[in-house]
Amino acid sequence: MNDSPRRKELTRQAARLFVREGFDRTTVRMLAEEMGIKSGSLFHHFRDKQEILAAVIEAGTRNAIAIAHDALETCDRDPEARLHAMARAHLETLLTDRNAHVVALYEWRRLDDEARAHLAHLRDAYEALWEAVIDEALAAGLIHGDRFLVSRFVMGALNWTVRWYDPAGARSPDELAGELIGMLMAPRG
Amino acid sequence: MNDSPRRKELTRQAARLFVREGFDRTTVRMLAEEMGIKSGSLFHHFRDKQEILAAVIEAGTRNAIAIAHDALETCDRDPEARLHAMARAHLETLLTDRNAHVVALYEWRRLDDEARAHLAHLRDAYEALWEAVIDEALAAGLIHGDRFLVSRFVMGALNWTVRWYDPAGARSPDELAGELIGMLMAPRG
DNA sequence: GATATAACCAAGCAAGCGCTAGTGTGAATA
DNA sequence: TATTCACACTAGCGCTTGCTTGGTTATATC
Repeated sequence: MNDSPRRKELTRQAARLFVREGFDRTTVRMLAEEMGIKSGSLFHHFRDKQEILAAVIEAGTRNAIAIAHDALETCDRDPEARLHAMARAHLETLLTDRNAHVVALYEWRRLDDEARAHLAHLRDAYEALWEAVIDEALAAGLIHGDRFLVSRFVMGALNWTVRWYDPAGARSPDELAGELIGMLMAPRG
Repeated sequence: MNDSPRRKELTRQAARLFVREGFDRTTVRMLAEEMGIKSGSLFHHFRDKQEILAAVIEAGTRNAIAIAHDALETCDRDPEARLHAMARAHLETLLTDRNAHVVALYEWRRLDDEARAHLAHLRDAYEALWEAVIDEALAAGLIHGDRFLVSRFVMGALNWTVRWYDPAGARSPDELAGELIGMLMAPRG
């Protein structure tokens, strides 16, 4: 529809509600109240309720890609540093944009076909970053196993962090990233 | 409410619908039609819609615990065999009871407080099996890393398999289990 | 053959749903 | 000054929701 700052803020607030209540249980009246407007006014900013969901997921995925991209550009070239940078970046998006990621994981199926196809491309672009870095680590002998399986395994472990990782807890994203990839690597020395 | 065979069968069918449509989008009329009865009759078997969800998740978790228990009792005593047995058992419940597990993962938040507390105990019992086996493997030096993190990492990777693992595909649960734990272990030889 | 019980049905209520139509308003643009 | 535009409002339509009610039927038990 458009890209106004107002819409961005509304999207952020919608994400919070979608996490708290789930997409289907979140009514347009609840969304409107959270946003401080009446339910009818919502449809000035979004075509329908589905479009709000798509906007939430799109914002989250773009954020993840941007952070991962930055991390890869500023880190060392060796495979371990690149793995570490990707893992840390992933945990950092959970910190800065947790709601959107939870929504993406749990409410993906509620997207209509068109939005799903569009967003699948974005998500694939993010996973491609991971797969490239995993390929390098495999080639360097840093980790071992089947390419496809390592990638699923790592994505699973990382996505699962939304269930238990507390950014305010004992471990920083940087520390946690180190421990996670250390687990996969052959013992040093 | 009760434990009749009829109710068990209805629970199984409800699980399929919950996976296909999601809990909130599945209406009592859809459930009834799938079961070959009228919507009013549903409430003879279940107090309300929430209770159907709880029944689905409870059945799935009990199945997972039973299979894991059997696997541990019939396998060798060494830590690698026990890790392998647990991973294979997990993938086998995905094969025999996939719908219930998908529902447990995606619709957990839709449970009311009472059911959630009850089922959390069951789920903890399952995870405790895993944690014991992981502890043994750590103590034996088979894998390395922080106890808490290894356990979350492994649970994440395994639960994520519902998104991509195709039991009819190229890899049997046994093979896949081997590859997954091989990834975590220090290279042999 | 009377009684109990589990399983089902038809009909519908009260509440809530996504969304639309039509209108008002203050600020920017011509 | 006249027009446009973004943004918000009120009111409510048409439909679906989970669940209840009051009653019927098949099967088993005494």
